[in-house]
Amino acid sequence: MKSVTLKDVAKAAGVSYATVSRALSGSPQIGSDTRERIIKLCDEMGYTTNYVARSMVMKKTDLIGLVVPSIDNAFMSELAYYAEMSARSHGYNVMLCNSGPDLKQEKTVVKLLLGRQVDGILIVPQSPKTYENIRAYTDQVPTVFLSENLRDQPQSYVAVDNSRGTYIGTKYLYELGHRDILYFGRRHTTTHQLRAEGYMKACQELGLQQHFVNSEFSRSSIANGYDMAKELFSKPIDYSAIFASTDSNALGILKAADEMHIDIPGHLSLIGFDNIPSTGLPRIDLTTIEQPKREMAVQAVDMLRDKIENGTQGYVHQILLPTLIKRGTCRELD
Amino acid sequence: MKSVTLKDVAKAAGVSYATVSRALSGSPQIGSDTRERIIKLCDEMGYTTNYVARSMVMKKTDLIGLVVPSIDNAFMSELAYYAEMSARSHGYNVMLCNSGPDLKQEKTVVKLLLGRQVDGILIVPQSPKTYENIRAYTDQVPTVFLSENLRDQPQSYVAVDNSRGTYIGTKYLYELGHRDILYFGRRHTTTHQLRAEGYMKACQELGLQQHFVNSEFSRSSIANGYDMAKELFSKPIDYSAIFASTDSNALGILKAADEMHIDIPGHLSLIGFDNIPSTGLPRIDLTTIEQPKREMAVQAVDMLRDKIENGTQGYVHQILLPTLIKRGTCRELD
DNA sequence: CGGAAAATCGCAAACGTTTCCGTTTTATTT
DNA sequence: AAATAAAACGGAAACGTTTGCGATTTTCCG
Repeated sequence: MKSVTLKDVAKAAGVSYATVSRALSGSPQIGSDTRERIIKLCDEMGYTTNYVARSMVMKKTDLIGLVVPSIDNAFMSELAYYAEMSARSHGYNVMLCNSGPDLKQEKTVVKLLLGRQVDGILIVPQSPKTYENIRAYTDQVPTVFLSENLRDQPQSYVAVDNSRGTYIGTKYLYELGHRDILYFGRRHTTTHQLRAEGYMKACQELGLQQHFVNSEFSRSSIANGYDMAKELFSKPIDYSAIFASTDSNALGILKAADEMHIDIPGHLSLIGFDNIPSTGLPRIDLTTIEQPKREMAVQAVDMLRDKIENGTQGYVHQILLPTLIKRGTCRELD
Repeated sequence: MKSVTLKDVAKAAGVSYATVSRALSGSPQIGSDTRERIIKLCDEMGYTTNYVARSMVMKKTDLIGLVVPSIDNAFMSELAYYAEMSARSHGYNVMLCNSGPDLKQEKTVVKLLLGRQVDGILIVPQSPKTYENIRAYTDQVPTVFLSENLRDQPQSYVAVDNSRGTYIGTKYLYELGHRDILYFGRRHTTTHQLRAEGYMKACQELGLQQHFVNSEFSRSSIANGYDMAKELFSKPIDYSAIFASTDSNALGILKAADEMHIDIPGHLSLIGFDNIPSTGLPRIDLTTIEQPKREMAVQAVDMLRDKIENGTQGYVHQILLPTLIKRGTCRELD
């Protein structure tokens, strides 16, 4: 369990450990012959530089903290995958923290990450309150928010153009012949507010009447969508399509519809938002709006690296374009 | 960006920084009055202990490395979720690394983790070769393998009783009246070898003939199962049920069956393995064998903590029990 | 061949903690 | 009240690295 240090290889090589350090770091002020000899020796002795000692003097850990409500979520785990890959390719390692459902834990992990001296923090907020919640720390360490719109907040973030997503989705339904489209979702976050707005804008342009179903539930899950849809379908159906604000909700709707023998897409078209992996499954085949997760993650770490390495102040709002994924739950009306 | 150190609050409190350190760590050799005064002061000044400096002297980072082939995978992200939560509740943070598809990268990240001085490593292997691949490092740092059986290898791991999983699944199909059950899957890892064995054992006990479909594909994905099933269904079907060695494969089979108008469960029953979240989705509703992911993750970090904190040598193989999840893809034969 | 510039390399400080050990102060006992 | 024990605190080393600066050696040119 005892690892070999610089001092050890210095002794073995008969030089000072400063020389070894310089040889490894490629300093020009070292003879190329001794350098090769030292490098070979390091390899033989199995030396790996101690990053915590290194971080201590460099005042830089090459560590970024990744905070997600729960990695156990298809959308976030995909973001995390690309974020970690991209970060590592640039020499950073990521510390993963689940912030869970409550703000207290979110604050706790951010504090923890600060103690760990991370160079930056990438956070997908668990609620719109996150911004206030961790405000005290965001000026102590470079931070970028991921996937959630902050609108006018003085914080850097990358997110998709949510408004545009629902806009193009609504337009698509219109082109399919739908004239009565129900918007199914909440507006508890800026993101969801924007999604609702995109739908409203499209309706206005196209001269469509707007139908809404809101919910007071605190989580947008399958179970949630199911419960809401059950109630919804017990009343007369005066619309031919549903725009669900999240894929999870759409999946819940699908379940309720199946149980109540409402044929999707036969009698009712359905479109979701997010393009989570499940939507592409056989028998599901849900038409939806894709968030470019890979691009989002990569841009976010690029943004963070810029803050870290160039000390870039200020903030930037990076808005990416969503795309329509046509699948099997939307039918052309005749 | 400049954080406050021990020295700073020591100066402000008019004591030595040794005293501050002791006050924070709850050392008994400090006056309760000065302790309170110092703690209050730390709070006011916003002091947080620098973990990298602390790690340096303590020779312990309270960090565990989590290596997964790709966090972008429902099964692994669920494991990761519970592992991180459990680890943090015991004072550890986790560094996440995707090892990707190739062994070289897996070795690279493990080496990296060692440089980071992690106290232990939790790894879900990407292939049976992983053991050999990182053997050089596993005696330098406590390591436990997760989710993959290593059989007789001198390494600690926690995994499900894969053999038992297929055994009970096969028995269940038998009780439903099925007499010709096709086993669909590979045996490229010990885990999958064991799954095949469980099926074989059940068949022997029940006096059933064994049917196999193997594959030479290197990844067990939906697409893979789909391709294999397409070919399979083009030939005469002389079995009434399929046991897919993974849920992913089962999903691929489902897709192929739908396309070729083979009714599941009407004409063919299907059972999977893993109980990944997608299987519980509406319209999918796949009968499967559950791996207790939460328990696996928690046990794995407990095991790792034991090695770290008590210096436990040797190795332990922790085998957990799988359970049958009855859903809608298996029909009782009349 | 002498001397100066260039090329190598070593010394030691610094990073922010924890903890051993010694010193000072306070409390207790005789 | 003096001696002794206990309690409270400070000094300083140590963890393993990077790097500025000085010291030493080599090289090179006139």
